Amino acid sequence: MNHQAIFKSFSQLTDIPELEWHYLKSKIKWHSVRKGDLLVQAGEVSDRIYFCHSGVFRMFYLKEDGDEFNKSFVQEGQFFTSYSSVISSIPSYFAIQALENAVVASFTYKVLLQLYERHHCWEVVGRKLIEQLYIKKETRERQLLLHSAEERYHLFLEEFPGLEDRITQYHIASYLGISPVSLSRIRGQLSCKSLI
Amino acid sequence: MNHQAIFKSFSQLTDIPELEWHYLKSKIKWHSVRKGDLLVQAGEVSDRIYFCHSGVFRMFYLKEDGDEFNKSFVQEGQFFTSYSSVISSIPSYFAIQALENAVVASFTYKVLLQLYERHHCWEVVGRKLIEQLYIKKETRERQLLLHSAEERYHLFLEEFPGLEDRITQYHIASYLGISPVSLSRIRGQLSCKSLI
DNA sequence: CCTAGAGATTAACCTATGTTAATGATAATG
DNA sequence: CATTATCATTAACATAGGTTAATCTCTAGG
Repeated sequence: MNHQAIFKSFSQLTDIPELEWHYLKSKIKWHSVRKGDLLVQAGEVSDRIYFCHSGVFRMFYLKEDGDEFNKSFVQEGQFFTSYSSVISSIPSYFAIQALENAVVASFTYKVLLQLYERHHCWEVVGRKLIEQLYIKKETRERQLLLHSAEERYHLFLEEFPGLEDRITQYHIASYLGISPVSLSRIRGQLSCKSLI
Repeated sequence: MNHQAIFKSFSQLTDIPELEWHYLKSKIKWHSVRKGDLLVQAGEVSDRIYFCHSGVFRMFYLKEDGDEFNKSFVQEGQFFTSYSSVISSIPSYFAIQALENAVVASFTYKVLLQLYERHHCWEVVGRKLIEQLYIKKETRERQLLLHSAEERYHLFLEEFPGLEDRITQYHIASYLGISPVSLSRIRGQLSCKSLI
């Protein structure tokens, strides 16, 4: 399997010595995932960090009454994981599901902790990755608090370009925190406006 | 000034050698802040990490139309900062304001970066602090997506015990993402229910 | 003790979004 | 080609929460 995309993502954060990269490479597992498969189930402790090589994933909460809320999407070239489950060994609050057939790479948190002890560069990688996750979360919180459903739809289009054609409106609406019907109304209004 | 509370908070995360702690202590500044004062202004780049010794702070977004949204509160014994502003040197999206007269300690991000280079323990501290912030953000996002205004009010009472008597309903409502009038309605319904 | 001001409550009305259900469009399958 | 399944749209109605404004309560100052 081709490790180059992962190496590129890591080495954008800090310099990784050849020897260190070689070690990590030996610990990476590759998985093929089919559309609909769950990589992480809600309520289950997860211990792996994933890298999306191809495909689209969603991370979603499931309410007791069956309602789902998409918290985020993952596209090619991104790391993803149920971070709080992994670092605290607690059951994941959310599930991760493939919305297309996909290929992912992964390594365990145990390996990451070993890396931290092996070489300083991995501490930098770990810190910067979590910093990026934090900034994403903060952005998301700001969007939910400050913006209307219609504004959030535009922000979604900017943040996940092209994704609106790969996933259904059900999933977009669930990300925006509104019903698919409501999203359809918003889209309807938009296309009217653009006719004027 | 008394550094003990800060030391305790740090050393819960990992062992800090005496020499390292001594160095950090020399870099810490103390500030007295009066009720209403802004520690960080929206649109301004911030470079300090704060520790709340006494008092209550709010972190809030300001919309163009003057609407405010409280994103979080800080009470005694907590670290706080405009993290994305500090690490990326970008203008802070939100402001930090004292809701009571307060005393805080602070050090700069530059000092934190020096610490990272000095000793491995600080990388652990930095990573664990940001991990905690991340988990808080994730919790908040889950609350905003999954719960009704009434449920979020109960979650607020659990998460910030005692705070409901220190701040006005305006600030609580702004945290919940509803109007003060709506919060009053929720509280009204609750006290009716408890009479039955 | 009286008054002014801040905050909380309550009521009346309005709007955005949810829910349900019917209808349309499109693509996959026998 | 006809059929079915899936997704999107639209309409009708219900409800949560927003807005405004009047009223109430409490506290601090004069």
